[in-house]
Amino acid sequence: MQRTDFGGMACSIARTLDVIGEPWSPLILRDVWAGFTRFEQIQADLGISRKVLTERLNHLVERGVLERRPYDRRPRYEYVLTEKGIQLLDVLMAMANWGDNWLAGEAGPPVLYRHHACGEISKVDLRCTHCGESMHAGDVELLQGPGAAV
Amino acid sequence: MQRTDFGGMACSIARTLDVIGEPWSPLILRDVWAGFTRFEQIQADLGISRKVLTERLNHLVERGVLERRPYDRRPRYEYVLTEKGIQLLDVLMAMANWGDNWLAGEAGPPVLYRHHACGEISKVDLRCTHCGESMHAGDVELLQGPGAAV
DNA sequence: AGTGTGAGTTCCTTGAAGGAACCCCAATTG
DNA sequence: CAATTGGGGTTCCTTCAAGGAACTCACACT
Repeated sequence: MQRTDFGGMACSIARTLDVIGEPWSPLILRDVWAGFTRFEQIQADLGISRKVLTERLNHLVERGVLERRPYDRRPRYEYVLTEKGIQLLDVLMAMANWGDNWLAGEAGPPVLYRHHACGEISKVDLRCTHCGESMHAGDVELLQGPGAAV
Repeated sequence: MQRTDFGGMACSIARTLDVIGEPWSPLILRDVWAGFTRFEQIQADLGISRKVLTERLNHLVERGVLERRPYDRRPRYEYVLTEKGIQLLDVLMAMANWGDNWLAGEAGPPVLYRHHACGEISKVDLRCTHCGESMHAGDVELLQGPGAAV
């Protein structure tokens, strides 16, 4: 329900949750990524209430993650990812990766990812942009940044 | 509120949301990561309702992401990350990274990350585990996996 | 004029989040 | 040994969000 406002916290995780932390939001982005870009398509694919879908789409557009644009002379609209939204898909890929590793069970992962660059079916790993080595939660020290609360 | 059950969907993102998709859950994991491992500490740090914190902690323990263990002869408990939970922090790092890039504003990021391996303050990037090159949402083709719905 | 369709709105019901007060247990203190 | 303290929760009530079905609107096609 999240009545508490996460957007005002001095924490990038909380602020990100303010954008995609509500129920359904990540799945809506997944759908747009997968090519379900219209209201009816997303509603049918997810089985989400139309009221909630309207709210979520408006919120994602307000936050600059999606863009609403007409595709017909009739009042018809589709939702497309902005650059900000495309980069947000990294979070979804990390989620998908973890779900594949820990929740897929006997049946195996529901979706596979073929990397265009090498042509292989592969997974993602977090790497340091500086040295290129693996960089996970245990490999870093947290320091106060310039935008830290006083 | 999420009365819809995401856990049963043939989608690793939805299944991951079934574990950490409820309000507060990612922030609770962040706190445990940052060293706030006891009920009172987390409650005070987040300002979350005690009732909801109890529910969330129980849920995370049930899903094997946290472990509840005594640290005193009195009935005192702390919550620690399991291996499954540690790997889930990748998702939080991706969120923090995106928030730093798009939501930090003038003040700059609230937290910086120093990579132990190279000693530099750095960011994370998604790379292909196979070839090591950058691998984002636009760099992959989605294929049906063995666990796909029929 | 009548029909169809995409894209929403309205309205009612159910149930989750907020929040304050209360409870339990074991160790310490007087 | 009674009283106190403090961590770790429950209980209960209020408020507001999610589910879901029905309804509306704007434009194009027949």
